[in-house]
Amino acid sequence: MPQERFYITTAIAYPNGAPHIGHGYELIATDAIARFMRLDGRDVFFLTGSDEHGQKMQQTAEREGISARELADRNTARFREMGPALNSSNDDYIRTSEARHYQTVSALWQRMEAAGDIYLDKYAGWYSVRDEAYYDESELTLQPDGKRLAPTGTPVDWVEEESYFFRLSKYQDKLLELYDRQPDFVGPDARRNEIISFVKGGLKDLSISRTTFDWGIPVPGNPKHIMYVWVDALTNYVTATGWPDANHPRAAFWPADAHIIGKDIVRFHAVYWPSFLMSAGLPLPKRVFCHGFLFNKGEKMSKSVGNVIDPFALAKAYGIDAMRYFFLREVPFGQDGSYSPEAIVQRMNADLANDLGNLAQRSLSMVAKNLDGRLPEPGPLTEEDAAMLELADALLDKARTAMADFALHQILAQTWAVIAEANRYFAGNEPWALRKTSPERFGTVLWVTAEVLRQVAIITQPVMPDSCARLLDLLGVPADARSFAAIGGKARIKGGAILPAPSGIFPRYVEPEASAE
RNA sequence: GGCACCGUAGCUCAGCGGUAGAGCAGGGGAAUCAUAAUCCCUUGGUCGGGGGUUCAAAUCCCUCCGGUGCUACCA
Repeated sequence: MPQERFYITTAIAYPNGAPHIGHGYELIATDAIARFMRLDGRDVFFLTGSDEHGQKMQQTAEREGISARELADRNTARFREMGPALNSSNDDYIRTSEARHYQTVSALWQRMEAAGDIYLDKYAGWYSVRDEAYYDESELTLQPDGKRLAPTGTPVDWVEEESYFFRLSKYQDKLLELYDRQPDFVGPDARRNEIISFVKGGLKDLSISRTTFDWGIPVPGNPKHIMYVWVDALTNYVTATGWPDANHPRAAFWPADAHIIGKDIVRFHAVYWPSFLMSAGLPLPKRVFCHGFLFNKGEKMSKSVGNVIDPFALAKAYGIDAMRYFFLREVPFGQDGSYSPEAIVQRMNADLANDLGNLAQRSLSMVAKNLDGRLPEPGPLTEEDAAMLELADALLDKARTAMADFALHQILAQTWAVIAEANRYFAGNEPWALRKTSPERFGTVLWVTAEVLRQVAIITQPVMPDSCARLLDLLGVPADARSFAAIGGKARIKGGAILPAPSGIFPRYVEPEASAE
């Protein structure tokens, strides 16, 4: 049976500055989904990258006295580094400034043009360079000095230029049909409803080229124009599969299974993108799923307030896995979330160090100290043992169900419910007493605990790859027995194996100041 | 202005017609294998206000207040 393919993407970042925690969060979440699917047997292609063209990049570069490409190279390097810094397993990193992208975008444009969906006209209006957007007169506020400001507070200029347009209006009904036929095309539901009501409100044709700057992909046949942001940026998802080269090694990955994006760009992904693809005669991605925004102690992060969180610093301060766990456990995926140092320490200590780490440590050190490191073979299982194992076995199906909605937080909540039960099981059986009174029960309780830990560690790998790998090492689980095929009750941890000496995996976090002296 | 969504224990949230729930935080106890980690018990809410439907409403309807999102408009 051929392996089922799974293609997932993050949005590509605009590298007009340094990456912030929002970029990191999107990458972590998408990575966890990608890893989950790999462990569940899919042939996964996970893509992230950067969107490097546009007037803003060009202007920033001019201000700094470098070329746009130099600026893109410099800033993209920083975004790229975020991958290893957060332990992202992306299979490719695409840059819209790459030659492969020029080829794909040009081909897509020509297809849309051949379909009769692109025409040349004139665009006139108030334009904000900083927002890269036109605004209606009515949206602007007039300043005392006669200048006009966009709703975002950025200055606008009156611009008239020749522009190519895409016949978005033509796709209104087809889009509504799509949302209807494929209810999970846009998620979560709140976003879907917004999109439907937006499309029902009527669609205007879309300006898709510019002549006022040249840092971008030229329009085929009319290089005076360069393509405007969305045709260029969105197409990256197709570029990475090599289209239009049908023989490209990744050709079979299109259409993508999921685009994971921020809620601010849902319209472009759920309205424009499927329209472009329908026009070009390409299959549509299966799902577009929006995550929420992260707030710093409930406050919006912004450069001017100075409360922007640096993902690199966070990973360094708390550890990559703890940081990944925190965001994926604390924030219901799809909703906004809040970050605070107190909250992350609370999660680290309560969930990781106390609940999971301590359970592993107390059980494995019993094996080490009393059994010469040999994991016991279980004796006959009591009802209680069986019930404990059943809870762990049920985890995989629950996780798959939750993953159907990308409900990463639920997977973790369910997993930690099993860990809580395992702590009750362990405390209730008092293996430290059984050690003297009933060696066989002692061994069985330790074996059951180890088996639960094994399943928990396997299923938590997508969120905390390194820590779980270390836990599986301590449990003596071979590297080729760590996929989801090995859990859910189909296999058990092997008794009799000699385990390595246990060591703490999830350290308790103590504030550096407090431990300084 | 229109259309959604939300307002439940100190905090984060679940429940969405049938005697108020979870996790964390707070309080008390047990245990001592373990990262002072665990386990048990427990304090705590007139479910935003008011009105209605119903034998019965956190749950349905109306209205008001507060918050959020999307969208439109400024004559």
